[in-house]
Amino acid sequence: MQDRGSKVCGMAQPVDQRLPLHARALDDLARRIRSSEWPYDQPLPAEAELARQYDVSLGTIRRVLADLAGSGLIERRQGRGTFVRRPSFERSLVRFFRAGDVVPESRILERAEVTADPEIEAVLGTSDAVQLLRLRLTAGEPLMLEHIHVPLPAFRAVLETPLEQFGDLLYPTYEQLTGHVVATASEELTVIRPDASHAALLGCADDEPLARIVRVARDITGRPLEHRVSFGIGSRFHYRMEIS
Amino acid sequence: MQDRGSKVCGMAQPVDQRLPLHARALDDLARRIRSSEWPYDQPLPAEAELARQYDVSLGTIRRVLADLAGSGLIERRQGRGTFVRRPSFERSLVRFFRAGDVVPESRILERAEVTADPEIEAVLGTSDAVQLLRLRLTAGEPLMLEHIHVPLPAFRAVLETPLEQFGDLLYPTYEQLTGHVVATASEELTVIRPDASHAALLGCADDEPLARIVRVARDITGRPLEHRVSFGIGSRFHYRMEIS
DNA sequence: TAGTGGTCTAGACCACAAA
DNA sequence: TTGTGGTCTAGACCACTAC
Repeated sequence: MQDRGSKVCGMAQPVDQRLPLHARALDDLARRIRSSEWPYDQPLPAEAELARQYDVSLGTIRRVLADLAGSGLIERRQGRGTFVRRPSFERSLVRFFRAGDVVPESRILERAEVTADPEIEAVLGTSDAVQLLRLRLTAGEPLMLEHIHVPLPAFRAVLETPLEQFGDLLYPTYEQLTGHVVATASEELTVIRPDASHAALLGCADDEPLARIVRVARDITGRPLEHRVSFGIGSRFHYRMEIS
Repeated sequence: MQDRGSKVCGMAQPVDQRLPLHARALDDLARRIRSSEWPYDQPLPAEAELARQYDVSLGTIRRVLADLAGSGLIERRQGRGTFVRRPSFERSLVRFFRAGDVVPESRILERAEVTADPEIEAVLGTSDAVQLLRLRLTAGEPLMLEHIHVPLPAFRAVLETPLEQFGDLLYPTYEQLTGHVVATASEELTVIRPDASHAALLGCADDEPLARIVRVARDITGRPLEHRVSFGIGSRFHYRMEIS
């Protein structure tokens, strides 16, 4: 019987010794991943090395890695290694506006340094922000209107870079300009009546219902990177899910 | 080396022999579960017995069972056994109407034997159906209006049983009256303008947007049990999800 | 007490990818 | 060729549940 209780084995935080080995290793590995110990393009240590670090067998560390892969935190590729996973926005609510499986065109209508509303300040942790007003279109037709706030000073490049250098997708643009990578997001959908200004910009009828989606995007450490409110034309929204 | 290729080992269907053992066992076990081989209240064979049936080691069959538990098809309880899992409707879209964490009251306004629309007939596999018109309320206030169709003759009891015996939840009622158990469902949400009749029954303004949710519920074999269209008051709908 | 699933180990061999 | 993850096995011991 090995004595793990009194042994230094790589854990940076005290853990409940009553927990199974795999649970302790899982908690610690997840913490290390979330503390950005490994960049997205560098592999984690190999199974054998991790087994040594946590003083467990290969089978146990393999279970831990399988669990982390199942929860979406890492990706494993045979022959190459284990990598921290970038998020996929396939299930994002905004993907359910009928856009014919293409990335909608993106047009930034306004950009300014602003003092953010208290609600947005509470999320971003600062009232100093860049505001973007952005219209998304498919085949030249307006689909969605977005009010976006990103925090300063971290995102100063978003304020100062010429808009021509922005792509149709903002998150790769953020990464390129600021180095910050969106890892998670939460989204909330509500259904609202349109107001006149939205209807005008979206070019839709005054009584066309809108889907309002509030998204908060964060990096892997949980730090907020973006507050976004999207107003989409209701009749083009079509959300589908399975229950089981 | 054992010779599995020429051995009868419980597989009822031919499987690709190039697949790993765990994949073949998983496919076959999932098929057996979906063919209702085990009732919800009876355990599957123990790990050791399944390992014998599929001629694999305990470790391999444990991996298969862990995968099936992860995908939600089975539940494992230490000391008791492995059971086919009933579905949870926690993530259902209709749960996202503000109802204060209680089951909304249910009022069946109409019940009749009908010839279903072609669209509903295509789903249910028959045009002979029972139609229910059902209002759901919280604190006496209308929340949602539902057009429900269930197939005949399987659901004749739903047509003939006194409505007083119906509970606020339909699926347990179906199970009690007909023995059919809902195992999966698909849901689709769209945003629509209200029409006068909906607004009247829901007691809301004429320009209040509605969330329209179409649900098809099926048993574990995939047989359709119910077609349901729910119209909910848009301003009370609030859907939240996480992306990672 | 018997039987279930849960934890953990040690080790063999295979498939894939990069240098 | 080397190192990675993927598959599979055999077996020990523990924890929980029912009888």
